Amino acid sequence: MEYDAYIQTCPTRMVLDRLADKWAVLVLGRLDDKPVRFNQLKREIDGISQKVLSQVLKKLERDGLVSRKVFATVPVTVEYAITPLGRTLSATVDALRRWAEDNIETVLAAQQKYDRAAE
Amino acid sequence: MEYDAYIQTCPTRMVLDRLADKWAVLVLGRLDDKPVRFNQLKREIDGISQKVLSQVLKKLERDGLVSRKVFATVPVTVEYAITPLGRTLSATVDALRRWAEDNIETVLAAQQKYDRAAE
DNA sequence: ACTGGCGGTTTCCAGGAGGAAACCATGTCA
DNA sequence: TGACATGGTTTCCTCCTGGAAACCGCCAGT
Repeated sequence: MEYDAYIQTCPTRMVLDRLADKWAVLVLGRLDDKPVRFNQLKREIDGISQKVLSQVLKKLERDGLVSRKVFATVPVTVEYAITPLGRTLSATVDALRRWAEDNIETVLAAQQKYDRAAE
Repeated sequence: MEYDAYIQTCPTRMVLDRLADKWAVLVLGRLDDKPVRFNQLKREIDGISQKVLSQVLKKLERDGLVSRKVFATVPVTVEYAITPLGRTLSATVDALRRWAEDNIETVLAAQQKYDRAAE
């Protein structure tokens, strides 16, 4: 019953490693609004490769954060949706993305100051 | 003024990539309570190597999230502390770690179910 | 007949991440 | 004199990540 991400062997560490991932944050952020199809996700998440997207989705599905639904249309439609468990997380990962967007200018300024001081 | 982490070239993407990192989350979580010295951090964050810890700290310092203070003791003491900017972020990254600790059992159960279904 | 979209998997390959361990200066204690 | 601690840097080496591109079946439109 003692879970602590600061202990190397704790399974929490593995989960944290999966969530603390740029792509996972972006995927969960997109799915939070509504279910999205594979290629739609690929188009919306600029710069992600097909392989990485399918890997991330598979891992998120395995962790129970995302569900996969196949429609027998033609061509086959596959829709990814956030699960109730994933929804308990989405606010947090979204806050991370929003922090980055809100504070990017401050961070860039800090970087420039740091780089100037190093010269 | 249009920052969007979903665009590949947006600087937000780089910041997100830095924050969405297992080690950064753990370091910021430790510094949130109080300033900590280098070797103390190394001891508390089980499994991190000296090299990686110093790299993470340097990047966080460059981004203005962590400050470094050197004391002329013997041997030299170096204390890392969270900055006001870092403090605006710490609640979020801490929430991520806490989510992992709180939901690990649900995630592990989902993984087992997924793996059984795949056989 | 051929192109294109969907939703992938697989292969190849280059580059980076990260662990281990050596090395550094300094000083202190035994 | 030699081991130990502090706070690193640097080198070496290996494993993994992740991008590019080919390939897959299926069908619709031109």
